[in-house]
Amino acid sequence: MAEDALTAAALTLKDIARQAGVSLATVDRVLHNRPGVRPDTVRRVKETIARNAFQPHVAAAELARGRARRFAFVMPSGPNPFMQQIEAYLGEMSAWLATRRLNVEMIATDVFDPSVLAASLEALSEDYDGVAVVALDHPGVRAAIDDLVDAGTKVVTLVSDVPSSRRHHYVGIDNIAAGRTAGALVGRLVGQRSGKVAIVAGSQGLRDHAERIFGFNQVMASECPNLAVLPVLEGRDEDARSEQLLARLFGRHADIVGLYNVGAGTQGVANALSEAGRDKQVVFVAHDVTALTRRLLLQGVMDAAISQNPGHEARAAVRVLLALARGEPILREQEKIRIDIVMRDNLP
Amino acid sequence: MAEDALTAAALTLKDIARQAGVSLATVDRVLHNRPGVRPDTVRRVKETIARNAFQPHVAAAELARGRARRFAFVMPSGPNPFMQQIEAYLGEMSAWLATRRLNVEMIATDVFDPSVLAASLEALSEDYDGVAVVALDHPGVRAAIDDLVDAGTKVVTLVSDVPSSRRHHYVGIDNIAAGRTAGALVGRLVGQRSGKVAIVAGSQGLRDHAERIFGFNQVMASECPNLAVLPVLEGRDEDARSEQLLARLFGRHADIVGLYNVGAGTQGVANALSEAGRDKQVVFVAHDVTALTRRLLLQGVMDAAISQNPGHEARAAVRVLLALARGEPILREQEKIRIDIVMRDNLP
DNA sequence: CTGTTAGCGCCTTCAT
DNA sequence: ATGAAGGCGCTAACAG
Repeated sequence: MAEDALTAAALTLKDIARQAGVSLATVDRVLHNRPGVRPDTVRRVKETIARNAFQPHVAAAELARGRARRFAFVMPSGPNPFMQQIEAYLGEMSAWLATRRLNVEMIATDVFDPSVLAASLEALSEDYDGVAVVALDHPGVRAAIDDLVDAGTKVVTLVSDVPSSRRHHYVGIDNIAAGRTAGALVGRLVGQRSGKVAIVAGSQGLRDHAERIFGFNQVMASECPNLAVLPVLEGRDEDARSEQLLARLFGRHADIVGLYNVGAGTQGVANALSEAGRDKQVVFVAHDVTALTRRLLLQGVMDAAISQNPGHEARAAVRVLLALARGEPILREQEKIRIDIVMRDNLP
Repeated sequence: MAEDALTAAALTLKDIARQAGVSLATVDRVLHNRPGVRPDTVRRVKETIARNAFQPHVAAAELARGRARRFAFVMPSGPNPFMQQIEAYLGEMSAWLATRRLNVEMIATDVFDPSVLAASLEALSEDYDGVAVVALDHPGVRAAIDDLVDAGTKVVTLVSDVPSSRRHHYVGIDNIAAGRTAGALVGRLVGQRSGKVAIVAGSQGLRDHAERIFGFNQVMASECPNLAVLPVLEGRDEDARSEQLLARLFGRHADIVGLYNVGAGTQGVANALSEAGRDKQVVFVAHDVTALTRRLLLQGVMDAAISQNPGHEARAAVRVLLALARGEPILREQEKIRIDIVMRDNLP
């Protein structure tokens, strides 16, 4: 029955101050890399901090600050169910946020119009300690993000990244791997049969959609010689349009055995499938677990959903912003968003 | 550009006290259901608290307590890689724990011997604010857990539950659903082919193994008429024994198309599969993502792993114990452990 | 450059 | 049954 404490005793700032032969305030300055301390004093203090593996008490720090922290979430204004889920989960955190004196505000904007999005971001600069943004990857947006960062605001991209910006963190999945996963599932579930595979996307101009398609095609090319991928249909994430395009495709190809819906518009895709009377023979994989995809999985119309946990994304974004604001380390493993494969029996 | 604050202004205990016409101390007593307050005073104070949706500041509370909290993790003493992963993730949290003045201690014990486990638990009673335990479902263990609960200690079962006890929370997966998921995967990946399916378990006496087998068989019976399930092999979670048993089975049945390893001993199972020269034809599903299963997935020997995220389980256990100790609500959605399907392309 | 001091909001004795 | 008062460990003015 071995015992093993994972944490050490609890020193305080005052202990460090005494040990280093300086005042409380000086230790505080060093701890936060504030100016106005002689270099060798800095060194001496840092040394005592390190030697004692001193960890300031977050609760005390938080209390002493007084001022509450403000975070903004900049989200798409449209009726996107996935985004609504994220907002709902943020809402569920309200008690948690309140007891920590954290303020989270939602700012709806047209994230698909780069200039509008950039303007929304620029407008935030002074008012927030941190910003989470579902971002379009565009030079104007990148510049706006970098301006925020320069102003000292912590910035996290959410769901959709702008890798070329200087954002502090990205909370979302690797979309190429997600596409690969979708491809592997379609390939494995189709099995020995040969035939054609259809892809419906919102637009190939969207970074995440393009990446998913790329990953999907990688797997098709390298591992599914029995499958021929048809040209991508662009349904603009709209049900009606996706349904039309797909219905026409079904009319032209009798041997479609696999179907991958990259973005939204899943209802339309499912309609086309049912109306063609092929919902049982075609392997159908789409993204995200919503009320709709849950139903389709249970009905056996959809075979698998590739999903990113919206609750996790909401909470991870808040926690990362908070850690950044406090200067705490980020638990990367905890905040990483996984690619979930959801089938009927492991529906969350 | 609509704005919508998710949190309200920040009142303090003092504000409530003034509004209710009592002193700070009385509000504090009511807030924590402490005795020594007249019933109608209680009512009046509770009302003011509710009316203002007052939320005490956790940081202030934590600071004022002074005393650090102590949690114990009672884990199996053997060299189980999955448990070692949980311990490793707890280790990674040490900085996070330290800044919150939380103490987590590991206590290794023989969790498979009910009397030893019960004794270990009883020994903890006075010393800890919370206990997380990988528990065997046995009357003696149940009693020990209930004793802890009666003593005011918060108790969380981890990975393996004791549903009949009064533990405050279970952090782990639904093993029946996990078995169903495994079954569905084997069924879907085998496809049209017909043949036999082998199951290797540690022991059918272990609750989690029995539940997984039950779920697996459910799916086989109802949805895979083309597959015949062979009697369960009991490998005691040991590589050598599992390999032997399985090798013999392969000798007797030439038409095995599916294989489900319910517990540990995956190395042995994989060996038997390779040596029989069937690793490419047999659909092989096992549990957990370890160095080994990762390799087997990449090699194409394993087709899917059913997994529970050990890092998430470690952190969820700590967070739940902390929330219980503080009397905060638990974010059920956050702490729920999902059944992950991991294939080559979504390896974490 | 460095030190002193007054809180932050809550919990906890100790009085009343 | 209730109230008053002194911290908890850190931050942020303000002095020196």
